[in-house]
Amino acid sequence: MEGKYNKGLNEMLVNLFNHVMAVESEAVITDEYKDITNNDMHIIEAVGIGEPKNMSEIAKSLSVTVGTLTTNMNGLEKKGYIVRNRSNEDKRVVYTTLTERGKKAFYHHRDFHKKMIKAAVSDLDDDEKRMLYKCLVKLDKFFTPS
Amino acid sequence: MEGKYNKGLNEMLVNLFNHVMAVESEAVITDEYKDITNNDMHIIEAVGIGEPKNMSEIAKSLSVTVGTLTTNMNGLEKKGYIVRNRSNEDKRVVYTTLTERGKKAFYHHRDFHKKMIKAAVSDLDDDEKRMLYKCLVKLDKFFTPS
DNA sequence: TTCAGATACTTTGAGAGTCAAATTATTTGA
DNA sequence: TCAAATAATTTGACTCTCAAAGTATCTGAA
Repeated sequence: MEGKYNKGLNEMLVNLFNHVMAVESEAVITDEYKDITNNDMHIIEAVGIGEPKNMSEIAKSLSVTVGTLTTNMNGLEKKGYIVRNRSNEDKRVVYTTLTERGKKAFYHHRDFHKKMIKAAVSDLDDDEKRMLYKCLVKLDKFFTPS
Repeated sequence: MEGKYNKGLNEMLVNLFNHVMAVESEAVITDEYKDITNNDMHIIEAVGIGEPKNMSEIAKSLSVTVGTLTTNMNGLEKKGYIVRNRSNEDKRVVYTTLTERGKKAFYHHRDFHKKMIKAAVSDLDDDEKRMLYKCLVKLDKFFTPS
């Protein structure tokens, strides 16, 4: 029955999209982190805790211009969540890393996400989880800009 | 193996979320509708084509304050996408409905969504579609404010 | 080697979206 | 009846965004 789930999926996605941001803003920005916005938190997430990334890479992963990211970073730097370092090999390049405060916020955010996903998939068995994962890989391929 | 897929799922969902937003912004605002923003389009979607809704109801469904919605509606009214009518039963209440132009935009947006979903799930088999649907129902329950 | 063009980032200016708080109009209920 | 509650609007301030202009640095062809 092709199309049987399309309408349901459509509605479901619209609902999800309308609610996710609101829930996340509320849950992630607690008293401890009320000097930063939900947007700031997503930037912190994009900076991450692995290898330092430069401005262009981070901007691309967030789908914003580098100019926009610069102004965002100015705020986060002033508030002590990130530090900037110019590359030695190429002095045009700026690497951004999280401060201790930034890392704490990163983990706080990641924990929320983990709990959220855990709750969402809590009554799926392993086979179902595997299938969902496969599904999402396919969907992601469809939506990822080439 | 509890947790095995949580990290992958988490990343996948975050990626999906970001990419879908980006795809949608680009695709929905065509030449014909370049006088309105993606945000405007979501408001038009929330106004809908069914029974007229008042400002409070629409604001709630969009998770914004009524004040914010008022300013959004001012713009959409000026551009001819919606009309406002005060209720006869309670003159404090304002009902908003789409004009013909607004309805055209509504259908344009809905068609895009349908095509997007159809394409996205096109290489999922029926089991996978069922599973995805089931998971989205759970996610939706998790996110929908009670 | 040199310097014009490319590249990486920052700054600036303007517009859109948001909220909280103050305001207006209307309704409700003690 | 009228004080309090309710629905919507207006206002002022802030954040996020982009495009375009500016700064510093690097690259490669002459």
